Amino acid sequence: MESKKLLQLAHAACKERGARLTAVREQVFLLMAENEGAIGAYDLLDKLQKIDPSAKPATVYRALDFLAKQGFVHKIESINSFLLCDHFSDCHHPVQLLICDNCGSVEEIQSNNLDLALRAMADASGFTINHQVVEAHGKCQNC
Amino acid sequence: MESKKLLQLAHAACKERGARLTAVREQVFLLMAENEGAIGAYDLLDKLQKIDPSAKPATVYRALDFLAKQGFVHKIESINSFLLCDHFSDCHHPVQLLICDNCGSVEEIQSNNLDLALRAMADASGFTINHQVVEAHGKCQNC
DNA sequence: TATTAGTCTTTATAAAATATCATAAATGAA
DNA sequence: TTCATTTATGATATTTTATAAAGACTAATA
Ligand SMILES: [Zn+2]
Ligand SMILES: [Zn+2]
Ligand SMILES: [Zn+2]
Ligand SMILES: [Zn+2]
Repeated sequence: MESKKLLQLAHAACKERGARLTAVREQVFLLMAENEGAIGAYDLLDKLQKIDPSAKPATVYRALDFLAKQGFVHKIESINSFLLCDHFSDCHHPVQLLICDNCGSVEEIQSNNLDLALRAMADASGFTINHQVVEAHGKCQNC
Repeated sequence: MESKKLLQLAHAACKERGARLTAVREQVFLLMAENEGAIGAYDLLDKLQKIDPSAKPATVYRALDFLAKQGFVHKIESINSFLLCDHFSDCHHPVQLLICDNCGSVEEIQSNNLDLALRAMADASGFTINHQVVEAHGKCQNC
């Protein structure tokens, strides 16, 4: 199972960083890993409640917060959902997404030029970037 | 008054396009134009209700939808707020924003390189972009 | 073991956005 | 003008998304 391998990687990364990948967080990580593509917090909660019926919105949001801080998960601002990172070994990379409005698929891309162009513009305005949201909407190859 | 001039431009643009800038829409446009920086839908509703106490959330959201479609207003996905466009004569330009997390100021920038880099990456994946969300968070020059 | 920082549970609420359906206004064709 | 069609609004309710607050618990460490 792919998701088990990912979980191992996550455990290793957390150990290295002294971060605590607790049972709830692990469970949410697995659900994210098993899920194809992006998922909303409340849909994720539904899945979690099948395993732990006492789970509440805060349970999921806290776990997602943690996973996002570790760089395992990205929040997609424009569709209020969450996505397992394609390459979370490199934990704080700039996030650039292609979101198909037809089929809902999300592809994570990596363009240095894009990052550089954005930083160049920011510099020109004396602006220091901490975090960037780059989400392109449109139609994917399959659609 | 700057906002009155902007309103005239908006009226002209709508006339040209056969779009109906109705009383509510005009009022919301003016409130946006008079407002410094970005504003949330419900804060805008508060302002609107001082003029028209019967205004409801849907009133504001519908007006904002219209204004956004005309390119007069941009939605900022990462902070759930709205901003009058800096240069709405060019109505469907790519939107690129620098958002200060300290003082809340938002600067609209225009980088062709950024747009090109994003399109290049999308092309490489066979993806066709309809709409792009580019929002950089960090610290502005003043902060 | 005692301290401490972090995490979890629960309950409640806030914030953001949309659905629905009835009514009204504008537009365009006859 | 009149009628039909489209478009916009008003009003009510609800859905969806996200956070606050307070106390109990847990793991790490010293
Ligand atoms: Zn990633
Ligand atoms: Zn698609
Ligand atoms: Zn603009
Ligand atoms: Zn600032």
